[in-house]
Amino acid sequence: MKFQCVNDLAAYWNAIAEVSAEVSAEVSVGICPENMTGDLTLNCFRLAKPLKSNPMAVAKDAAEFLGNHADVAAVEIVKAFVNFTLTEEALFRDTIGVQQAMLDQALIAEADRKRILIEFSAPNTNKPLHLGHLRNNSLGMALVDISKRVGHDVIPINLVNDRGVHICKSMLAYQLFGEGQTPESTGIKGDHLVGDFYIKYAQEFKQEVAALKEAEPDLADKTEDELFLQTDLGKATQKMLQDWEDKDPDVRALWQTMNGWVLDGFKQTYDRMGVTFDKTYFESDTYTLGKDIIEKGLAKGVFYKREDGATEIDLSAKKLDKKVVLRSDGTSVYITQDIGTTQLKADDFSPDGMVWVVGNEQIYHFNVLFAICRELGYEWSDDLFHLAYGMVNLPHGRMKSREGTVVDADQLFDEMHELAKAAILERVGDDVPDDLEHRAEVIGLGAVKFMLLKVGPKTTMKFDPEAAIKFEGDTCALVQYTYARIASIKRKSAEKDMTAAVDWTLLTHPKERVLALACADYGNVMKKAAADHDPSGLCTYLVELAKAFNSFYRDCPVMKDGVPPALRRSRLELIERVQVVIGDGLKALTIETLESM
RNA sequence: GCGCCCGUAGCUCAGUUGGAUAGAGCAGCGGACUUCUAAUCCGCAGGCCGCAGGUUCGAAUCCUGCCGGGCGCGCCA
Repeated sequence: MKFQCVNDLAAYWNAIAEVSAEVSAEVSVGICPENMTGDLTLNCFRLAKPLKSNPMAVAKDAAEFLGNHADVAAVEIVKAFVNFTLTEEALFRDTIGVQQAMLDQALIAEADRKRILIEFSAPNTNKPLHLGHLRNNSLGMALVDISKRVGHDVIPINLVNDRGVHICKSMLAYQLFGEGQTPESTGIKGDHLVGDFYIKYAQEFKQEVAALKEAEPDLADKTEDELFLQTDLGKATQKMLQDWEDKDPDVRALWQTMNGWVLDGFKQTYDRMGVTFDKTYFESDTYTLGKDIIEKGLAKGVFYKREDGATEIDLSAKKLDKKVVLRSDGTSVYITQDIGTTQLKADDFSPDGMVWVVGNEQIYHFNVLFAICRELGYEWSDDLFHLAYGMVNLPHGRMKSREGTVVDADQLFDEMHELAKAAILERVGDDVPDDLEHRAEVIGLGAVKFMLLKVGPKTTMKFDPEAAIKFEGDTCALVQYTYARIASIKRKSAEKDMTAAVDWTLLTHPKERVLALACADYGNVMKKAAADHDPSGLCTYLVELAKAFNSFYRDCPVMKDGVPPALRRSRLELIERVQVVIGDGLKALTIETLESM
């Protein structure tokens, strides 16, 4: 928010010699709370220290200055808050007067713009995407677009987990029970087909473990993991993994085929959500990376060899304990790979910073990774960020694949699409729109994304399907609906004489002021979302802006008959700003808008 | 046992670089569609902000302790 009178106040203070530091009055200015009189409020408690004065004296000083300012219509001091009302002219000029200036408030200073690599999604190629992945993807994409919006150069990347025991499990089940099925022969989407065999594997394995425990009662207390290599299935899986690493042609061929199916399936889901990456890495290409870095670090003394031959780092000084980075047989562990891929990404893109969108169960892992990068002395090691998001639970608790309570991504999208379609049809009567399917898709998809984004990323959230199907309340539909409502008014303006000039002094209704002030706050909200790696504030903001508009809509006619031409023209200008902000905000959340709903 | 996260209205969640009388949606109750789209709006009701101390002009927010919940603490990924 840039208000002339506030700038002048800051300049006035900065001209006084006694101030301890540059006073940015801007940071202490906010929109006045609803129950107080005024447009803006200045918190003088905060300003007291830099001005080397006491809050009340600052408030008095500020009130006097603002009271004499041409832009200010009224001033009131409450405690050490200075609440002031702007003239119509100044208020609308400084908030929404110039559309581009309003939107540019979201840009950060050139000097602060960076090249940021954002890694998200990172799926396993053994089963289809579920609700948890959707939170990841929605957050990742929103973060990418929000970061771009404020001016960063952003590179979205994916790291596909396409090798390992879990991949071999679905491959083995396919080998045993697949009977040559393909996505084409069954009509089943590739990732789902492979996922079905992963489930099949789990069922077979469970049976085998049960049989084993039956035969040998002293194994009763053992876990499935512990018994893995005692089962035929487990042994076969282990062998397949070994064959894969030895590049056995048959195993590799099957792996290629099945991974291809899964990746085709993922692509469809990604396309539908609007997920794109500048670069996709495959773990099968990168999993051997990192060992040379460890060797070098060993020479530098960052790591040390234990008596048993394993290579380790001691991070206990950083409360992260000790961590093995190479096994005693010299092979890599998970963290080794991640060190290697991090280096690879840095080499490929030379970013200033990197972000990982990964669940909060890996907080420790990333703390260790970042600490190691720091120890190794990488110049980019100060700007690494793990966006650790919380789990998505269902009303009855956690999603559990073995209990079949996993919410499938594709299925959820289909359901939301159908529900949105039904909601549209219910409203339009016989007048079915040509773009019905498109509308249903935009509304359904937006609802899912918005629901996942409006909660703070760290929050372990509950996803209630019952609430999701209602396009009411604090939802994406409200925001999209508001956008469409404004579009409707704009269409109506075609029938009217709109030649009158915009005159802000005609906008005297309190709800018009609220709207303009809300628009002025947009830039701050966007910048905060980017800085905090948190889109939820933007969601909340858009809902509030939409509500402010709908409240205005009830009280202030725009294109209705009887509205004077100049007022009509000025109000149109105002609501166009609101629409632009909503559209821009939703776009940063990777959500589309509709001209009609 | 150690580490991290969380505890706010019946439910789901905002609000936490300390600021004014703690907010929204859902659910409940009552209103508003011959008038720019009622996916909306207006109103009512609903709170020892887990508990107890502390820091200060001021604490949901910061500190300490406790209680309750979640997640981590592999030569798995």
